[in-house]
Amino acid sequence: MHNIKDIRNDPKKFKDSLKKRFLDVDLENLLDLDQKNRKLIQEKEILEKEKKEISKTKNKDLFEKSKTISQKIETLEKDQKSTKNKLENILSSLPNIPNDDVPVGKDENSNLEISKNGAIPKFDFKPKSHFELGENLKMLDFELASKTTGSRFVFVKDKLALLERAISNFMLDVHINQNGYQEISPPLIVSESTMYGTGQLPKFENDQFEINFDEKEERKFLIPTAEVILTNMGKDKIFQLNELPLRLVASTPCFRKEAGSYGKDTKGMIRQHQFYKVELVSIVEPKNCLAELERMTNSATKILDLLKLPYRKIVLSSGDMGFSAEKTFDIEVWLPSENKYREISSCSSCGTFQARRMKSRYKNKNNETLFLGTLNGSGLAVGRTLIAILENYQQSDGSIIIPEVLKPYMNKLEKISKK
RNA sequence: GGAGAGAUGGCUGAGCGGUUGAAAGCACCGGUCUUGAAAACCGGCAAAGGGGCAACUCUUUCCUGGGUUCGAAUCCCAGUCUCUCCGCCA
Repeated sequence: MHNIKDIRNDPKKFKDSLKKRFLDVDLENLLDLDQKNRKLIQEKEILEKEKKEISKTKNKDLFEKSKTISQKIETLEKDQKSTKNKLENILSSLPNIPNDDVPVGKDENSNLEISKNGAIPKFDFKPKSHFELGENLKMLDFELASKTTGSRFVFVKDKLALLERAISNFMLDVHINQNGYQEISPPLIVSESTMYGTGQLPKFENDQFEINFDEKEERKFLIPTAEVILTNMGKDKIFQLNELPLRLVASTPCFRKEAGSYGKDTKGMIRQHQFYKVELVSIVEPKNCLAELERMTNSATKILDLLKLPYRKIVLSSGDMGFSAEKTFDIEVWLPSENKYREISSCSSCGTFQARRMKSRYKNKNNETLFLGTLNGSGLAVGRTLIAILENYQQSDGSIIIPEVLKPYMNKLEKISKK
Protein backbone atom coordinates (compact mmCIF):
# COMPACT_ATOMS: atom_id res chain seq x y z
CA MET A 1 0.00 0.00 0.00
CA HIS A 2 1.29 3.40 -0.91
CA ASN A 3 1.20 6.48 1.24
CA ILE A 4 -1.29 8.86 -0.32
CA LYS A 5 0.66 11.79 1.13
CA ASP A 6 3.73 10.84 -0.89
CA ILE A 7 1.62 10.60 -4.01
CA ARG A 8 0.05 13.98 -3.29
CA ASN A 9 3.43 15.60 -2.73
CA ASP A 10 4.99 14.34 -5.92
CA PRO A 11 2.43 12.83 -8.27
CA LYS A 12 4.73 12.82 -11.26
CA LYS A 13 7.41 10.87 -9.47
CA PHE A 14 4.83 8.31 -8.41
CA LYS A 15 3.46 7.93 -11.90
CA ASP A 16 6.94 7.54 -13.34
CA SER A 17 7.88 4.96 -10.74
CA LEU A 18 4.93 2.81 -11.67
CA LYS A 19 5.84 3.12 -15.31
CA LYS A 20 8.81 0.94 -14.44
CA ARG A 21 6.18 -1.69 -13.74
CA PHE A 22 4.56 -0.89 -17.07
CA LEU A 23 1.49 0.42 -15.35
CA ASP A 24 -0.33 3.59 -16.20
CA VAL A 25 -2.18 4.98 -13.20
CA ASP A 26 -5.13 7.30 -13.47
CA LEU A 27 -3.62 9.97 -11.26
CA GLU A 28 -6.34 12.53 -11.92
CA ASN A 29 -8.97 10.28 -10.48
CA LEU A 30 -6.79 9.32 -7.55
CA LEU A 31 -6.01 12.90 -6.62
CA ASP A 32 -9.62 13.96 -7.09
CA LEU A 33 -10.78 11.32 -4.67
CA ASP A 34 -8.10 12.33 -2.21
CA GLN A 35 -9.16 15.95 -2.39
CA LYS A 36 -12.82 15.14 -2.05
CA ASN A 37 -12.08 12.94 0.91
CA ARG A 38 -10.18 15.68 2.71
CA LYS A 39 -12.82 18.28 1.96
CA LEU A 40 -15.51 16.10 3.46
CA ILE A 41 -13.38 15.46 6.53
CA GLN A 42 -12.97 19.16 7.06
CA GLU A 43 -16.68 19.86 6.77
CA LYS A 44 -17.44 17.05 9.13
CA GLU A 45 -14.93 18.23 11.71
CA ILE A 46 -16.35 21.72 11.82
CA LEU A 47 -19.75 20.32 12.69
CA GLU A 48 -18.33 17.90 15.19
CA LYS A 49 -16.63 20.71 17.00
CA GLU A 50 -19.81 22.72 17.13
CA LYS A 51 -21.71 19.80 18.54
CA LYS A 52 -19.09 19.16 21.13
CA GLU A 53 -19.26 22.73 22.32
CA ILE A 54 -23.01 22.65 22.70
CA SER A 55 -22.84 19.60 24.86
CA LYS A 56 -20.19 21.27 26.99
CA THR A 57 -22.37 24.29 27.69
CA LYS A 58 -25.20 22.02 28.89
CA ASN A 59 -27.49 24.73 27.65
CA LYS A 60 -30.90 23.15 27.08
CA ASP A 61 -31.92 25.74 24.52
CA LEU A 62 -29.23 24.51 22.14
CA PHE A 63 -30.01 20.79 22.40
CA GLU A 64 -32.38 20.81 19.45
CA LYS A 65 -29.75 22.36 17.26
CA SER A 66 -27.31 19.68 18.28
CA LYS A 67 -29.73 17.07 17.00
CA THR A 68 -29.89 18.57 13.54
CA ILE A 69 -26.12 18.81 13.46
CA SER A 70 -25.93 15.09 14.19
CA GLN A 71 -28.02 14.39 11.12
CA LYS A 72 -25.80 16.51 8.92
CA ILE A 73 -22.74 14.75 10.24
CA GLU A 74 -24.24 11.40 9.44
CA THR A 75 -24.76 12.29 5.79
CA LEU A 76 -21.29 13.75 5.44
CA GLU A 77 -19.77 10.73 7.08
CA LYS A 78 -21.44 8.33 4.68
CA ASP A 79 -20.16 10.27 1.73
CA GLN A 80 -16.68 10.53 3.20
CA LYS A 81 -16.46 6.85 3.97
CA SER A 82 -17.48 5.81 0.51
CA THR A 83 -14.98 8.23 -1.02
CA LYS A 84 -12.24 6.85 1.17
CA ASN A 85 -13.22 3.33 0.21
CA LYS A 86 -12.92 4.10 -3.47
CA LEU A 87 -9.53 5.63 -2.85
CA GLU A 88 -8.31 2.65 -0.89
CA ASN A 89 -9.58 0.17 -3.44
CA ILE A 90 -7.42 1.82 -6.04
CA LEU A 91 -4.42 2.15 -3.78
CA SER A 92 -4.54 -1.44 -2.57
CA SER A 93 -4.34 -2.81 -6.09
CA LEU A 94 -1.20 -0.87 -7.04
CA PRO A 95 2.08 -2.80 -6.75
CA ASN A 96 5.16 -1.67 -4.86
CA ILE A 97 7.61 0.70 -6.48
CA PRO A 98 10.89 -0.84 -7.67
CA ASN A 99 14.01 0.24 -5.87
CA ASP A 100 16.36 2.54 -7.81
CA ASP A 101 18.98 -0.15 -8.43
CA VAL A 102 16.48 -2.60 -9.93
CA PRO A 103 16.96 -3.10 -13.67
CA VAL A 104 14.03 -1.77 -15.66
CA GLY A 105 12.47 -4.24 -18.05
CA LYS A 106 9.23 -5.87 -19.03
CA ASP A 107 9.86 -9.48 -18.04
CA GLU A 108 12.41 -12.14 -17.12
CA ASN A 109 14.49 -11.31 -20.20
CA SER A 110 15.69 -8.18 -18.45
CA ASN A 111 16.79 -9.97 -15.29
CA LEU A 112 20.50 -9.64 -14.57
CA GLU A 113 22.79 -12.44 -13.54
CA ILE A 114 24.91 -11.43 -10.57
CA SER A 115 27.00 -14.48 -9.81
CA LYS A 116 27.48 -18.16 -10.47
CA ASN A 117 28.66 -20.69 -7.94
CA GLY A 118 29.48 -24.38 -7.79
CA ALA A 119 30.78 -26.73 -10.44
CA ILE A 120 28.28 -28.05 -12.96
CA PRO A 121 28.52 -31.86 -12.81
CA LYS A 122 29.77 -33.74 -15.86
CA PHE A 123 28.13 -37.02 -16.76
CA ASP A 124 29.49 -39.71 -19.04
CA PHE A 125 25.90 -40.72 -19.72
CA LYS A 126 22.73 -38.83 -20.53
CA PRO A 127 21.43 -37.47 -17.23
CA LYS A 128 17.84 -38.39 -16.49
CA SER A 129 15.11 -36.08 -15.30
CA HIS A 130 14.05 -36.22 -11.67
CA PHE A 131 10.74 -37.84 -12.55
CA GLU A 132 12.37 -40.61 -14.55
CA LEU A 133 14.78 -41.25 -11.71
CA GLY A 134 12.04 -41.13 -9.10
CA GLU A 135 9.66 -43.33 -11.00
CA ASN A 136 12.37 -45.87 -11.78
CA LEU A 137 13.18 -46.04 -8.10
CA LYS A 138 9.45 -46.43 -7.49
CA MET A 139 9.63 -43.59 -5.03
CA LEU A 140 7.78 -40.88 -6.96
CA ASP A 141 4.24 -41.78 -7.96
CA PHE A 142 2.38 -39.23 -10.05
CA GLU A 143 -0.19 -41.67 -11.39
CA LEU A 144 -1.34 -42.65 -7.96
CA ALA A 145 -1.70 -39.00 -6.97
CA SER A 146 -3.78 -38.22 -10.01
CA LYS A 147 -6.01 -41.15 -9.12
CA THR A 148 -6.53 -40.08 -5.51
CA THR A 149 -6.39 -36.33 -5.97
CA GLY A 150 -5.75 -34.91 -9.41
CA SER A 151 -3.01 -33.45 -11.54
CA ARG A 152 -0.05 -31.57 -10.09
CA PHE A 153 0.15 -33.73 -6.99
CA VAL A 154 2.60 -36.49 -6.16
CA PHE A 155 3.25 -39.31 -3.75
CA VAL A 156 6.81 -39.26 -2.47
CA LYS A 157 7.64 -42.66 -1.05
CA ASP A 158 10.17 -44.58 0.97
CA LYS A 159 13.73 -43.23 0.90
CA LEU A 160 12.74 -40.17 -1.09
CA ALA A 161 10.17 -39.29 1.54
CA LEU A 162 12.97 -39.59 4.06
CA LEU A 163 15.15 -37.42 1.86
CA GLU A 164 12.46 -34.79 1.62
CA ARG A 165 12.16 -34.70 5.40
CA ALA A 166 15.94 -34.66 5.76
CA ILE A 167 16.23 -31.65 3.44
CA SER A 168 13.67 -29.75 5.41
CA ASN A 169 15.27 -30.54 8.78
CA PHE A 170 18.75 -29.76 7.52
CA MET A 171 17.66 -26.36 6.21
CA LEU A 172 15.85 -25.52 9.41
CA ASP A 173 18.88 -26.43 11.50
CA VAL A 174 21.22 -24.27 9.43
CA HIS A 175 18.91 -21.27 9.58
CA ILE A 176 18.25 -21.66 13.29
CA ASN A 177 21.78 -22.46 14.46
CA GLN A 178 23.93 -20.59 11.99
CA ASN A 179 21.81 -17.84 10.49
CA GLY A 180 19.99 -16.61 13.59
CA TYR A 181 16.39 -17.34 12.65
CA GLN A 182 13.74 -18.38 15.14
CA GLU A 183 11.73 -21.48 14.28
CA ILE A 184 7.97 -21.16 13.99
CA SER A 185 5.32 -23.78 13.41
CA PRO A 186 2.44 -21.61 12.23
CA PRO A 187 -1.19 -22.10 11.23
CA LEU A 188 -1.50 -23.11 7.58
CA ILE A 189 -4.88 -21.44 7.26
CA VAL A 190 -5.25 -17.68 7.31
CA SER A 191 -8.10 -15.23 7.19
CA GLU A 192 -8.85 -12.85 4.36
CA SER A 193 -7.33 -9.81 6.08
CA THR A 194 -4.07 -11.70 6.61
CA MET A 195 -3.89 -12.48 2.90
CA TYR A 196 -4.56 -8.83 2.20
CA GLY A 197 -1.72 -7.81 4.51
CA THR A 198 1.01 -9.42 2.46
CA GLY A 199 -0.61 -8.53 -0.86
CA GLN A 200 -2.07 -11.86 -2.05
CA LEU A 201 -5.47 -10.22 -1.93
CA PRO A 202 -7.37 -8.60 -3.47
CA LYS A 203 -5.49 -8.95 -6.76
CA PHE A 204 -4.40 -12.58 -6.79
CA GLU A 205 -7.41 -14.35 -5.46
CA ASN A 206 -7.58 -16.77 -8.37
CA ASP A 207 -4.32 -18.46 -7.36
CA GLN A 208 -5.47 -19.11 -3.79
CA PHE A 209 -7.25 -22.09 -2.28
CA GLU A 210 -10.16 -20.79 -0.30
CA ILE A 211 -11.61 -23.21 2.19
CA ASN A 212 -15.17 -23.66 3.26
CA PHE A 213 -14.90 -22.97 6.94
CA ASP A 214 -17.88 -21.26 8.47
CA GLU A 215 -20.21 -19.02 6.55
CA LYS A 216 -20.48 -16.56 9.37
CA GLU A 217 -16.78 -16.06 9.84
CA GLU A 218 -14.22 -14.17 7.81
CA ARG A 219 -13.13 -16.01 4.64
CA LYS A 220 -10.29 -18.45 5.08
CA PHE A 221 -7.48 -19.56 2.78
CA LEU A 222 -4.71 -22.15 2.69
CA ILE A 223 -1.36 -20.37 2.74
CA PRO A 224 0.37 -20.15 -0.66
CA THR A 225 3.61 -19.59 1.27
CA ALA A 226 4.59 -19.26 4.93
CA GLU A 227 5.52 -15.67 4.11
CA VAL A 228 1.86 -14.81 4.59
CA ILE A 229 1.53 -16.09 8.11
CA LEU A 230 5.05 -15.25 9.31
CA THR A 231 4.99 -11.66 8.08
CA ASN A 232 1.57 -11.17 9.59
CA MET A 233 2.94 -12.04 13.00
CA GLY A 234 3.53 -8.29 13.14
CA LYS A 235 -0.04 -7.48 12.11
CA ASP A 236 -1.63 -4.61 14.07
CA LYS A 237 1.39 -4.53 16.32
CA ILE A 238 3.80 -1.86 17.46
CA PHE A 239 7.26 -3.29 18.11
CA GLN A 240 9.77 -1.94 20.57
CA LEU A 241 13.17 -1.24 19.07
CA ASN A 242 14.80 -4.00 21.13
CA GLU A 243 12.53 -6.60 19.49
CA LEU A 244 14.12 -5.92 16.11
CA PRO A 245 15.29 -7.34 13.85
CA LEU A 246 12.92 -10.28 14.03
CA ARG A 247 14.05 -13.24 11.94
CA LEU A 248 11.68 -16.16 11.50
CA VAL A 249 11.87 -19.49 9.74
CA ALA A 250 9.20 -22.11 9.12
CA SER A 251 8.94 -25.26 7.10
CA THR A 252 5.40 -25.59 5.83
CA PRO A 253 3.34 -27.00 3.01
CA CYS A 254 2.29 -24.36 0.49
CA PHE A 255 -0.85 -24.47 -1.62
CA ARG A 256 -1.28 -22.79 -4.98
CA LYS A 257 -3.76 -23.14 -7.76
CA GLU A 258 -1.12 -22.26 -10.32
CA ALA A 259 -3.81 -20.60 -12.35
CA GLY A 260 -2.40 -19.25 -15.57
CA SER A 261 0.37 -21.81 -15.82
CA TYR A 262 -1.56 -24.36 -17.82
CA GLY A 263 0.76 -26.45 -19.91
CA LYS A 264 3.83 -25.21 -18.04
CA ASP A 265 5.99 -27.79 -16.24
CA THR A 266 3.24 -30.36 -16.41
CA LYS A 267 5.71 -33.23 -16.03
CA GLY A 268 7.33 -33.95 -12.72
CA MET A 269 7.21 -32.09 -9.47
CA ILE A 270 8.57 -28.69 -10.49
CA ARG A 271 5.17 -27.07 -10.29
CA GLN A 272 2.69 -28.62 -7.87
CA HIS A 273 -0.47 -27.50 -6.14
CA GLN A 274 1.12 -28.54 -2.86
CA PHE A 275 4.78 -28.43 -1.88
CA TYR A 276 7.00 -27.96 1.13
CA LYS A 277 9.03 -24.83 1.52
CA VAL A 278 11.36 -23.53 4.20
CA GLU A 279 10.57 -19.85 4.41
CA LEU A 280 12.58 -17.01 5.87
CA VAL A 281 11.00 -13.77 7.03
CA SER A 282 12.69 -10.72 8.48
CA ILE A 283 11.02 -7.78 10.14
CA VAL A 284 13.43 -4.86 10.37
CA GLU A 285 13.82 -1.11 10.55
CA PRO A 286 13.15 0.16 7.02
CA LYS A 287 16.62 1.64 6.61
CA ASN A 288 18.08 -1.86 7.02
CA CYS A 289 15.95 -3.49 4.33
CA LEU A 290 18.52 -3.74 1.58
CA ALA A 291 21.28 -4.94 3.88
CA GLU A 292 18.90 -7.52 5.28
CA LEU A 293 18.05 -8.63 1.77
CA GLU A 294 21.72 -9.41 1.15
CA ARG A 295 21.92 -11.24 4.44
CA MET A 296 18.80 -13.26 3.70
CA THR A 297 19.97 -14.17 0.21
CA ASN A 298 23.27 -15.32 1.66
CA SER A 299 21.40 -17.46 4.16
CA ALA A 300 19.64 -19.14 1.25
CA THR A 301 22.72 -19.65 -0.92
CA LYS A 302 24.58 -21.08 2.04
CA ILE A 303 22.23 -24.07 1.88
CA LEU A 304 23.17 -24.67 -1.75
CA ASP A 305 26.86 -24.28 -0.93
CA LEU A 306 26.55 -26.88 1.80
CA LEU A 307 24.63 -29.23 -0.48
CA LYS A 308 27.27 -28.62 -3.16
CA LEU A 309 24.65 -27.78 -5.76
CA PRO A 310 25.58 -25.38 -8.57
CA TYR A 311 23.50 -22.23 -8.72
CA ARG A 312 23.37 -18.66 -9.92
CA LYS A 313 22.00 -15.52 -8.39
CA ILE A 314 20.01 -13.03 -10.43
CA VAL A 315 18.30 -9.75 -9.72
CA LEU A 316 14.78 -9.50 -11.12
CA SER A 317 13.83 -6.71 -13.45
CA SER A 318 11.07 -4.27 -12.52
CA GLY A 319 8.50 -6.06 -14.67
CA ASP A 320 9.25 -9.53 -13.32
CA MET A 321 9.03 -8.73 -9.62
CA GLY A 322 6.15 -9.75 -7.41
CA PHE A 323 3.42 -7.35 -6.38
CA SER A 324 4.79 -6.42 -2.95
CA ALA A 325 8.50 -6.39 -3.73
CA GLU A 326 10.80 -3.40 -4.09
CA LYS A 327 13.77 -5.61 -4.97
CA THR A 328 14.10 -9.34 -5.55
CA PHE A 329 16.96 -11.78 -5.90
CA ASP A 330 16.18 -15.15 -7.41
CA ILE A 331 18.45 -18.09 -6.85
CA GLU A 332 18.42 -20.69 -9.56
CA VAL A 333 19.79 -24.19 -9.23
CA TRP A 334 21.31 -26.19 -12.04
CA LEU A 335 19.13 -28.97 -13.43
CA PRO A 336 21.18 -31.34 -15.65
CA SER A 337 18.16 -32.85 -17.43
CA GLU A 338 17.00 -29.44 -18.57
CA ASN A 339 20.52 -28.18 -19.07
CA LYS A 340 19.61 -24.93 -17.41
CA TYR A 341 19.11 -23.12 -14.13
CA ARG A 342 15.69 -23.20 -12.47
CA GLU A 343 14.34 -21.05 -9.66
CA ILE A 344 14.77 -22.56 -6.22
CA SER A 345 14.50 -19.44 -4.09
CA SER A 346 13.22 -15.92 -4.34
CA CYS A 347 14.23 -13.33 -1.75
CA SER A 348 12.45 -10.00 -1.67
CA SER A 349 12.49 -6.81 0.28
CA CYS A 350 9.05 -5.24 0.46
CA GLY A 351 10.13 -2.05 2.18
CA THR A 352 7.20 -0.67 4.14
CA PHE A 353 4.68 -1.78 1.52
CA GLN A 354 3.30 -4.78 3.40
CA ALA A 355 3.69 -3.15 6.80
CA ARG A 356 1.34 -0.38 5.73
CA ARG A 357 -1.26 -2.91 4.70
CA MET A 358 -1.11 -4.84 7.94
CA LYS A 359 -0.31 -1.91 10.24
CA SER A 360 2.94 -3.32 11.45
CA ARG A 361 4.87 -0.59 13.19
CA TYR A 362 7.67 0.14 15.63
CA LYS A 363 8.90 2.90 17.90
CA ASN A 364 12.15 4.42 16.74
CA LYS A 365 14.81 6.07 18.88
CA ASN A 366 12.82 9.30 19.07
CA ASN A 367 9.74 7.41 20.16
CA GLU A 368 8.03 8.05 16.84
CA THR A 369 5.74 5.34 15.52
CA LEU A 370 6.81 4.25 12.04
CA PHE A 371 6.06 1.47 9.61
CA LEU A 372 8.44 -1.49 9.55
CA GLY A 373 10.30 -3.11 6.69
CA THR A 374 9.46 -6.70 5.79
CA LEU A 375 11.41 -9.27 3.79
CA ASN A 376 10.75 -12.81 2.75
CA GLY A 377 12.69 -15.48 0.98
CA SER A 378 12.72 -19.19 0.37
CA GLY A 379 15.46 -20.97 2.14
CA LEU A 380 14.76 -23.10 0.09
CA ALA A 381 11.87 -24.70 -1.78
CA VAL A 382 12.08 -28.28 -0.49
CA GLY A 383 10.50 -30.04 -3.47
CA ARG A 384 12.79 -28.34 -5.93
CA THR A 385 15.81 -29.07 -3.75
CA LEU A 386 14.81 -32.72 -3.86
CA ILE A 387 14.67 -32.48 -7.64
CA ALA A 388 18.08 -30.81 -7.77
CA ILE A 389 19.66 -33.48 -5.59
CA LEU A 390 18.14 -36.29 -7.64
CA GLU A 391 19.41 -34.84 -10.87
CA ASN A 392 22.82 -33.60 -9.78
CA TYR A 393 23.72 -36.60 -7.66
CA GLN A 394 22.43 -39.30 -10.02
CA GLN A 395 24.63 -42.21 -11.04
CA SER A 396 24.62 -44.14 -14.29
CA ASP A 397 22.68 -46.98 -12.64
CA GLY A 398 19.91 -44.62 -11.57
CA SER A 399 20.93 -44.51 -7.92
CA ILE A 400 21.32 -41.28 -5.99
CA ILE A 401 24.30 -40.43 -3.80
CA ILE A 402 23.30 -38.66 -0.60
CA PRO A 403 25.01 -35.27 -0.15
CA GLU A 404 27.48 -35.36 2.73
CA VAL A 405 25.62 -32.85 4.94
CA LEU A 406 22.38 -34.81 4.68
CA LYS A 407 23.75 -38.15 5.78
CA PRO A 408 23.24 -37.45 9.49
CA TYR A 409 19.59 -36.77 8.67
CA MET A 410 19.31 -40.02 6.66
CA ASN A 411 20.47 -42.52 9.26
CA LYS A 412 23.91 -42.40 7.61
CA LEU A 413 22.51 -43.78 4.37
CA GLU A 414 25.10 -43.40 1.56
CA LYS A 415 22.89 -43.70 -1.43
CA ILE A 416 19.39 -44.42 -2.59
CA SER A 417 19.03 -47.25 -5.04
CA LYS A 418 16.39 -49.54 -6.44
CA LYS A 419 15.39 -52.40 -4.16
C1' G B 1 -22.17 -28.53 21.51
C1' G B 2 -23.82 -26.69 27.05
C1' A B 3 -22.60 -23.01 31.35
C1' G B 4 -20.07 -18.84 33.04
C1' A B 5 -16.21 -14.62 32.82
C1' G B 6 -13.94 -11.02 30.06
C1' A B 7 -12.10 -7.52 25.75
C1' U B 8 -9.27 -0.22 27.91
C1' G B 9 -2.56 2.74 25.53
C1' G B 10 3.90 -1.31 23.72
C1' C B 11 2.42 -4.56 28.29
C1' U B 12 -0.27 -5.14 33.23
C1' G B 13 -4.43 -2.70 34.96
C1' A B 14 -8.11 1.39 37.23
C1' G B 15 -12.40 3.85 35.67
C1' C B 16 -18.75 2.11 34.91
C1' G B 17 -23.29 9.08 31.91
C1' G B 18 -20.30 15.36 31.52
C1' U B 19 -12.41 19.00 31.81
C1' U B 20 -11.39 10.77 31.10
C1' G B 21 -7.41 10.60 25.89
C1' A B 22 -8.27 7.92 30.00
C1' A B 23 -5.25 6.70 37.21
C1' A B 24 -1.21 3.58 38.68
C1' G B 25 2.76 0.27 37.61
C1' C B 26 6.09 -1.92 33.97
C1' A B 27 8.63 -1.12 29.39
C1' C B 28 10.78 2.64 26.40
C1' C B 29 13.32 7.61 25.54
C1' G B 30 16.02 12.03 27.66
C1' G B 31 18.57 14.03 31.98
C1' U B 32 21.11 14.10 37.05
C1' C B 33 24.44 10.87 39.59
C1' U B 34 28.58 7.12 38.21
C1' U B 35 35.26 5.61 35.58
C1' G B 36 31.23 2.69 32.98
C1' A B 37 26.79 0.08 34.11
C1' A B 38 22.97 -0.91 37.64
C1' A B 39 20.11 1.43 41.40
C1' A B 40 17.94 6.02 42.88
C1' C B 41 15.85 10.67 41.51
C1' C B 42 13.76 14.32 37.72
C1' G B 43 11.31 14.83 33.01
C1' G B 44 8.96 12.81 28.53
C1' C B 45 5.96 8.99 26.29
C1' A B 46 -1.23 6.26 22.75
C1' A B 47 -2.77 5.94 17.70
C1' A B 48 -5.10 7.48 13.14
C1' G B 49 -6.67 11.45 10.31
C1' G B 50 -7.40 16.85 8.91
C1' G B 51 -5.41 22.12 8.74
C1' G B 52 -0.61 24.92 8.97
C1' C B 53 6.15 26.51 6.12
C1' A B 54 6.32 25.95 11.28
C1' A B 55 5.41 26.59 16.56
C1' C B 56 0.93 24.53 16.88
C1' U B 57 -4.09 23.18 16.36
C1' C B 58 -8.66 20.45 15.38
C1' U B 59 -11.40 15.74 14.87
C1' U B 60 -11.88 10.65 15.79
C1' U B 61 -10.64 6.25 18.55
C1' C B 62 -11.38 2.47 25.34
C1' C B 63 -13.11 -5.30 20.48
C1' U B 64 -16.72 -4.46 15.98
C1' G B 65 -21.54 -2.71 14.31
C1' G B 66 -26.15 -0.59 15.65
C1' G B 67 -29.24 2.09 19.51
C1' U B 68 -30.58 5.48 23.88
C1' U B 69 -28.83 10.68 25.20
C1' C B 70 -27.66 17.56 24.27
C1' G B 71 -23.41 14.36 25.87
C1' A B 72 -21.19 7.21 26.15
C1' A B 73 -15.03 3.75 27.72
C1' U B 74 -19.30 3.97 31.01
C1' C B 75 -26.46 2.34 29.66
C1' C B 76 -29.23 -1.10 25.81
C1' C B 77 -29.11 -4.66 21.47
C1' A B 78 -26.42 -7.73 17.93
C1' G B 79 -21.86 -9.83 16.45
C1' U B 80 -16.57 -11.31 16.86
C1' C B 81 -12.70 -12.97 19.72
C1' U B 82 -10.31 -14.74 24.31
C1' C B 83 -10.36 -17.39 28.99
C1' U B 84 -12.52 -21.06 32.69
C1' C B 85 -15.72 -25.41 33.60
C1' C B 86 -18.54 -29.68 31.35
C1' G B 87 -19.19 -32.78 26.95
C1' C B 88 -16.81 -34.57 22.38
C1' C B 89 -12.25 -35.43 19.83
C1' A B 90 -6.55 -35.91 17.05
